[in-house]
Amino acid sequence: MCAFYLPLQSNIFGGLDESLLARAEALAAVDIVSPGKSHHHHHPPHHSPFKPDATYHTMNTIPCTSAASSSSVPISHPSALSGTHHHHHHHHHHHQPHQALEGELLDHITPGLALGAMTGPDGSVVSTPGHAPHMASMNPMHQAALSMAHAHGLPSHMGCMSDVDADPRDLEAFAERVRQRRIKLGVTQADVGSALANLKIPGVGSLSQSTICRFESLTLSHNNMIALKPILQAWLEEAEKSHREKLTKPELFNGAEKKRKRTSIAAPEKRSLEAYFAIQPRPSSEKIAAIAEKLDLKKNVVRVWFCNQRQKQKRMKYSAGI
DNA sequence: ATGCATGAGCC
DNA sequence: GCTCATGCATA
Repeated sequence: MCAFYLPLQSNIFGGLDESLLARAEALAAVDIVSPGKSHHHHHPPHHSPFKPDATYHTMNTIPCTSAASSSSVPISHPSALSGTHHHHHHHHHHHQPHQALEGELLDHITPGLALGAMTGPDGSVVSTPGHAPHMASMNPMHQAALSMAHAHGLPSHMGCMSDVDADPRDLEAFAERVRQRRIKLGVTQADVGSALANLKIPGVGSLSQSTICRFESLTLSHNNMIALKPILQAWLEEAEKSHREKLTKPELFNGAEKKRKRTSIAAPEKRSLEAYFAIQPRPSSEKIAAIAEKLDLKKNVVRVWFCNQRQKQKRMKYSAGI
């Protein structure tokens, strides 16, 4: 929908230069109406006149708010791919706006590094997320048990099927089931999240409303979906049982004083960032710093924005066409 | 429902 | 410093 053309200029090196940034911003200036929703004039609640970052990480010096911090007892990760082989790296490549142009720009922007970003290198990058994060003090079963989870085509007929099938289609159906059952049972996503802790599944604590929401809407990575499915399935069963028994446990977690502030990046800045991202999804530290300065944002904010942007690209939904 | 952030683990 | 799974805060 948008065709760009950039008169690439010469120089640029040593990190970044105004020209490139200016170009990106120029691009950003062009209004790109997204297909889903036409764009409305929205301006964030507060575009700080001076510093768009109203983020005071309220460095809560609180040592630990009992349950709050401890609740971070996530589940172990399946991360299907270690020993054997990963069979699913068909992922996305859903964006290639203007290759030629990108090449040029990239060439300029990174004189020494030929980062193809999306084309070549990308392929090699995907399908290697295998690691088990968050397990602060978890059980010793790291990523072994749940590893391989390929349903080779036969979903069932064994008495004890674990259910770790990785079909996006099944996942989609399952997610929908969870949502419908949840609503039917009259519980919120947050309820589900906290209820998970009651399942007493080793290594499984509670999850946030966010995560439940993302699971239902399939806006999680494939691996993440796979990892969470069994847990949500367990909840489903438990919830229905409880419902039958008319038993409801009052679940709750404490409310400590945590006041993290969320930075709100104003629309113009955001558009610029998106433009930069289209050109170079993985800017170097120097570039990030430059962009940050240019947009008058904190460098870390910019860095995190890029990280999140990359992560977003990898989410499920219509990413892989099985 | 999502945006920005944190943190573990890997490099 | 990046990726990933997650979460708090918010629109």
